Amino acid sequence: MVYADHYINKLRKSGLRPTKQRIKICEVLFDNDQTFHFTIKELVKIIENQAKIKVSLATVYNTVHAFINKGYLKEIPIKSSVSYYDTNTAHHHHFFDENDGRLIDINHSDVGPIDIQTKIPGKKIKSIEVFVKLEDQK
Amino acid sequence: MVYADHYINKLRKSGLRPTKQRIKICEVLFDNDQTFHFTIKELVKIIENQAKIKVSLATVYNTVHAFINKGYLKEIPIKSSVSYYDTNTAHHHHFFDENDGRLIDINHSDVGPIDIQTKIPGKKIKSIEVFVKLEDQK
DNA sequence: CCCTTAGTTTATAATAATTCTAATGTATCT
DNA sequence: AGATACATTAGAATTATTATAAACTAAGGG
Ligand SMILES: [Mn+2]
Ligand SMILES: [Mn+2]
Ligand SMILES: [Zn+2]
Ligand SMILES: [Zn+2]
Repeated sequence: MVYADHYINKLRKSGLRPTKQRIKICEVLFDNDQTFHFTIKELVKIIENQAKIKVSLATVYNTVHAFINKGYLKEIPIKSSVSYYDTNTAHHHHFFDENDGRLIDINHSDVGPIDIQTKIPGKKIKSIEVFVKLEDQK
Repeated sequence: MVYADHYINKLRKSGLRPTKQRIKICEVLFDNDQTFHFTIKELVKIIENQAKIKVSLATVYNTVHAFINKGYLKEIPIKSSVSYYDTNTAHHHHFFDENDGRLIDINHSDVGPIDIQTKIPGKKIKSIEVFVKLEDQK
């Protein structure tokens, strides 16, 4: 549990004004033991449940985008119909359980070095992400 | 270059009636030396350019979905705003050049074995895909 | 403090990809 | 040829996301 002051400072340092909407979204996103993955729809629901204040849908979108730009969230393109976001911004990988559409983190350290033997002229590797699809064990 | 008869047989064997729309889409998708990636919008454009016949947008969507179900196409979730499809259905990986939004195949054999040290109880690995983001070399 | 201003929130409209509907058309089987 | 299940189509509906523009507010200077 972190006090709102912490988020106020964090927002100010990022050049974002600490509005009550943003502070509440920070609490919802970052006041957790665990990082997690979410869609905008899910985030709106969490805010509705936890918060006394109302936050408009537009502000939820705006804030998520602002936080992505600042590096506080990552977008995970796993389904093309809806955007998934991740509060874990460390370099890591994912299981994806297609049965229930759930993403599960794989620590970077739990994946061996990845050896890519193809080169693209004029380009260099910016990041490597592994997606592991799961199915029920027979 | 393959004759239409080939696709007629392929469609029939799949339980899909060989309509002139589906045959034309087969030609556009599979009559190539190289596999490729495409969006629905791009596919519609290719069809418009190559084909004498008109194919409705609904049929393009229907056919792409039918072909995915039959395993003749794969969906590549790389952007959440639009679906990318792949005529390469072999197990392989991808570079993604964020500058121009282009996908480039990486042969399965060009990626070393991937060692995942995390286990999820009751689940087993169905597939492993690697996405490598590219940036311009300094 | 009070103003000013730039940044923010918000309701609502607009956009765009995709899916649905239901009428018309056609491949296939008898 | 006739019956029928499957397929195509135009257009409407849906849904996630973005844009708009008016009202609101945090921040900084006086
Ligand atoms: Mn993640
Ligand atoms: Mn591919
Ligand atoms: Zn994650
Ligand atoms: Zn590919």
